[in-house]
Amino acid sequence: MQEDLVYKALADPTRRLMLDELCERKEQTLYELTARLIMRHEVAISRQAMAKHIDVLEKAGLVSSEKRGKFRVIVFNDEPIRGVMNRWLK
Amino acid sequence: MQEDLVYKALADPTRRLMLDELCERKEQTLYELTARLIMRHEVAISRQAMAKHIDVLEKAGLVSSEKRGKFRVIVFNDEPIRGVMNRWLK
DNA sequence: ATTATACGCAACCATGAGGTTGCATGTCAA
DNA sequence: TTGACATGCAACCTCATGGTTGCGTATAAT
Repeated sequence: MQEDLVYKALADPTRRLMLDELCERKEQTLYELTARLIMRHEVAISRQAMAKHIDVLEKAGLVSSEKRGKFRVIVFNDEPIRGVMNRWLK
Repeated sequence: MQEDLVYKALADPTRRLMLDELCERKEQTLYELTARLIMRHEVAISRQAMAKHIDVLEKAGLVSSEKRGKFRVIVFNDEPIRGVMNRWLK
């Protein structure tokens, strides 16, 4: 796991909202997730921007994605967060 | 506490090293801290750049600083990290 | 008193990150 | 098969960030 990628992925507020949504509903389509962010969190964002965020999250290991037919299904993974957050706590 | 500032502060590798050092030795001068990063972590960085990082950490509440004579003493504070890291863990 | 030290401040620079636009591709439904 | 739909890809733009340089200031040491 690349620690740096995890911290950088968490640095963006939109990506944190995406993780919130995925944490609540483990599997979601890129399209679903985009719709939910716009509707429930009043975020103004395009699908393409969302796709980029997914890429960042995926490279950090915070998310895995799989192609099912014409959909890209995204799954949340909290493991990297567990590994990273106790660094300065005793 | 501004959550966003905490995540953003943790996104930089140099700042994370600074926290490592401060975690190990609670009180340090800007000068000491700079020297330690250069010596022990082989980081090439100027004092001014370090001062900027301290500002970022301080605004995030991860560090507090105090002027003692001609020194600026920096103190680590892990409280914001505790408050922020359990967001996606159940 | 004078010099060295530790630091603050401000301007400047280069790079990367988040975002948009436009178009191509693959899949599903009618 | 044809059209709608969900997504991929690439170029481009803007702005924040990390960094440097140069200079000024207050404290400490000789």
